[in-house]
Amino acid sequence: MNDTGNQARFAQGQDADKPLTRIQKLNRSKILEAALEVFSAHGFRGSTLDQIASEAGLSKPNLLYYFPSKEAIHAELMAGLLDIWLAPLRAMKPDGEPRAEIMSYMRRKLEMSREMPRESRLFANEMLQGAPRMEDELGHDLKTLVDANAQVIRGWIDAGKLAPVDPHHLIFSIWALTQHYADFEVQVRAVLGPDTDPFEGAGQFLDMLFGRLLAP
Amino acid sequence: MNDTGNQARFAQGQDADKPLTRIQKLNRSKILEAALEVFSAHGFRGSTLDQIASEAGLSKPNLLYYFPSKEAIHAELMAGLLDIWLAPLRAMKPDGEPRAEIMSYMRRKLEMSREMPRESRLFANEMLQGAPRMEDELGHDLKTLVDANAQVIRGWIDAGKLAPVDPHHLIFSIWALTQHYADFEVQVRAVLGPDTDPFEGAGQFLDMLFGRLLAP
DNA sequence: GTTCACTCTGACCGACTGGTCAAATCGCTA
DNA sequence: TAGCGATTTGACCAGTCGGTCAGAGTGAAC
Repeated sequence: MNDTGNQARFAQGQDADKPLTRIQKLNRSKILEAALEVFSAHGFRGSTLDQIASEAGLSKPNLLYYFPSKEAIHAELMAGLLDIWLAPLRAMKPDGEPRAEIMSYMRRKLEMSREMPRESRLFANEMLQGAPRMEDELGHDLKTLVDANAQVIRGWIDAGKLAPVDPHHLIFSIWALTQHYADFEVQVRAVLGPDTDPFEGAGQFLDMLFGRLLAP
Repeated sequence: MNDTGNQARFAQGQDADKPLTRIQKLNRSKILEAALEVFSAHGFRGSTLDQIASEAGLSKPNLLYYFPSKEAIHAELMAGLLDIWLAPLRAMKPDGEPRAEIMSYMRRKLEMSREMPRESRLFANEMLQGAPRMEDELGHDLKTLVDANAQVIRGWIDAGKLAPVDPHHLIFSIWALTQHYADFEVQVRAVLGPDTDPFEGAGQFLDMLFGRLLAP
């Protein structure tokens, strides 16, 4: 709001525009990596700048040299997250083979739960709290994208290439089933025991589940 | 540890044993209700005693007259939660009709997501953080109960009354699909729009999904 | 209506948290 | 290698948080 004032000087080198220095790139990415680790494990309010700073190997004032506030770090993390998260959905091709498209969407999503459990939990944390920091993107970007894909799926069903299932709930079911293995990992591991790889069994089970569900 | 000392006097009337007074019963339940509301929405660290006190219509010191600490309130809430949460699983009858038993377990679980979304989110919050406050119950009570039911399901499959699916992942899928509608309610509503009841469509969709999955 | 345990509260405390700042240090370039 | 902006830090601050405490208020049994 004001910048005539006193503290408006959290320089990031990018006062004017873009040219990030080597050190800036390095430290910003260190901070975001550390923030992902901490935020995903403890939620926004449950995380402290000291934790993030320590995880990143920097001092707290140094964090605040690169980001103006705790909120800003979290926001930057969130900004990219929804895109990453929805990328597999964007990759679904309307002119592909319907069952294959949906199956491979599901598999990509499961793979993301395996490879990026922290991102999954960060996202889940935000949803659980009612998504106070991404309402806009949710109501617009997300809905638009999902509706578009739901239309495509509906087309497939009308053409008789897919069992008649509600497209929205089909998409929800893919989200729920794949993200569960990242978000509730402790629970899954507690049940399966420490020597079982949850994702192995999950892959086979979900193949069978969606195979049977989608048969026309 | 010590009780000779100074502060060992957070009387609750139940110093000796049981007899809770009328006021105690009332206020303890007010506090637990308020704590459920607040903890489920903001997580443990994200919630403050002031929020809970205000929600309960009591003063903060008065909260601490009934419970020795914030932790204790949360613990009391958690204590009952796992039992409530697993009750439907306990209700599954080994000598019932296999598909009907599983379908009605699923429906009961979905009903719980509809009727007790706060409990669901409280549970989800705890899982996301790695369940630091209920590791014991998870590793023992939960595993035992789930394994028992998995055995029953395996028996049904061996008897040819059920499609051959991994029992553990079948149970996980029921958890994931039903709890998703409570835990990610904002997301679901953002996609479906404000005028649609998510649980209506969910009920139909899940009936079809598990119907197709379990056909022998 | 006195009594005594139960209930409640305002004032307070030490620890922690997000954030600031002046000054020190670093590292690139001319 | 001198200079100057980029980077880093110790000390500090105001607000919040969980929790304590001495004492005031309350209600039911006698």
